[in-house]
Amino acid sequence: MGDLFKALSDRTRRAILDELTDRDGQTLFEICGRLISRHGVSATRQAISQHLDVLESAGLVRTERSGRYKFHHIDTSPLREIGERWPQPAKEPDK
Amino acid sequence: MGDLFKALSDRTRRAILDELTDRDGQTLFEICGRLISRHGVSATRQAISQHLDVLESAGLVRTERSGRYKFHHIDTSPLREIGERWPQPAKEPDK
DNA sequence: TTGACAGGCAAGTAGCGACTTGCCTATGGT
DNA sequence: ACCATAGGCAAGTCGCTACTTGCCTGTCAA
Repeated sequence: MGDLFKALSDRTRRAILDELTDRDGQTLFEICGRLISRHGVSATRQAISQHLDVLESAGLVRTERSGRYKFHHIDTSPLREIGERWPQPAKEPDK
Repeated sequence: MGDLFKALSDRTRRAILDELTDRDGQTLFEICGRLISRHGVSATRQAISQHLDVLESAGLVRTERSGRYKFHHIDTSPLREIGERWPQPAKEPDK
């Protein structure tokens, strides 16, 4: 089981999460293409694949295999831990 | 201006935030002592000082100088960005 | 069956980041 | 004035991590 915060500490991995937020359930090759064309991220397939492994072991991405395709789904629930660990002081209504 | 996620990616820095959550407004030396005795973190003063710089440049810590003391205050407001960037699907009541 | 496509594995490289080491500045007490 | 205390600066070391490179496995269509 990997480290949630380590997973979030990389620009490219955050771009992957952005991309999956925009369109969930993409394959590795789709993610590669859209990262380049829409996020200005240049990276090889292998690099992205490794990033996806990190995200998956942090619980931020779940995968689902179907034939020769592997679909990637974002799971934001681990992020809840962050807000719980360092609580926000209740936002004061402007007076 | 530093990187919020990079700042959170280190165990020791997260322990510092925990410590400031527990008792806000500590000096560098106080933080050093309490990290060792209460969080099992062994680190030199210089290491902690550098961590505090990272946290400050990420906006997670504000400092206030008074004489030869420098007090450190936690500021959790940058964390809000995280929840906004990757929104939680509204928690479904179990059906 | 053959080839194209989707993905996986593993070793090597290079740069960044955490930490150390040694010395310096500044404030306050006596 | 002197010294102890609180903190700062900067160069150097070392390990981790992102990325590359090269090759391999598995699926599907013709």
